[in-house]
Amino acid sequence: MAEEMLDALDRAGVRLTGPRRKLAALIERREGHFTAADLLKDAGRRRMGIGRATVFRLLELLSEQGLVERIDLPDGTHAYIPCEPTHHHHLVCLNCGATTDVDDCGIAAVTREAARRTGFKIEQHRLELFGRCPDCRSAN
Amino acid sequence: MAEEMLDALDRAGVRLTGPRRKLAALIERREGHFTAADLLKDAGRRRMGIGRATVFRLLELLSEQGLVERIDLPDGTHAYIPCEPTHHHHLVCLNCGATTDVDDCGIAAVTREAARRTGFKIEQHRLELFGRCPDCRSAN
DNA sequence: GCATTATTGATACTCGGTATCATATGTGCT
DNA sequence: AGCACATATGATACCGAGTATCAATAATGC
Repeated sequence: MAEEMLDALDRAGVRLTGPRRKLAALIERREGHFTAADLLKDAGRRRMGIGRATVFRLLELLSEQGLVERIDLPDGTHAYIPCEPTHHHHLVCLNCGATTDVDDCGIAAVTREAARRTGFKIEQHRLELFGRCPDCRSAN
Repeated sequence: MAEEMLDALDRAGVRLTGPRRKLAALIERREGHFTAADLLKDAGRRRMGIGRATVFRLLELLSEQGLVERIDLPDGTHAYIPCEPTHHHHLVCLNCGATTDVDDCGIAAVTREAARRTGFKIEQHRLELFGRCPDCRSAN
């Protein structure tokens, strides 16, 4: 997956620098969602000497390429999650933070209906689902 | 609508203070979504001498009562919108900022389907729709 | 290998939001 | 109407996420 990110960066025409490689590897090791601060801490713990700004810059790049997405947790904070660069939605476990992608499973009908009722022309939507993943359900 | 807010605050058992009344009136005058900074500016322009913290505190209260909701705009910033205290979703005009509420128009089916596919137990969801309101569509 | 240009990390900054705390003000009681 | 007392207030300082700046560094094309 780190490979995937690096490929995408390459395709985007940016340089494959040391810090970017290292950060991609760190993101790969993470499970579920993480914050910029988490990544920075990971890097710090390994004495990688990676600057704050660099982390945010990479996250922005990856986000432009659709390899990472910024989501808003129910508590109002936001986090990043690695994902496929196609349109989809996220399912986030409120207990362990695990995330899964879900592709369009009927939203189109919903937006069409909302458009019909309100007269709006709907151009974008955001759907986030929160709950308990299978592991946390049974673990409990 | 300011009345509605004040009633709700009363019901919540908090005091109906001057600043709260004034802010409720300011919120009433706003159309579409607004930020805490907008409100603060409104208050400042009228020399109301209302503190920053008070604005945030009221927004939090109203939000607990469901009379205002914090949403995440596509550009990543967030805004507040006044709304009914029932479960619903928002439709936000990307041009003028107008908002409309839309009640559940088929999401239940979507979450059920997502749950079935992933094994998650879905407990919350957030759906935000963005587009152009009727006025902005025709004005353009 | 070298020149060029993108990228980096340090630092300072902005902005939304929160904590603190002495002062002011609603509210319930009489 | 007046009082006591808890709650709310505004000033200020603070916090954390993210951005701007800029001189120093490193990846790429030749």
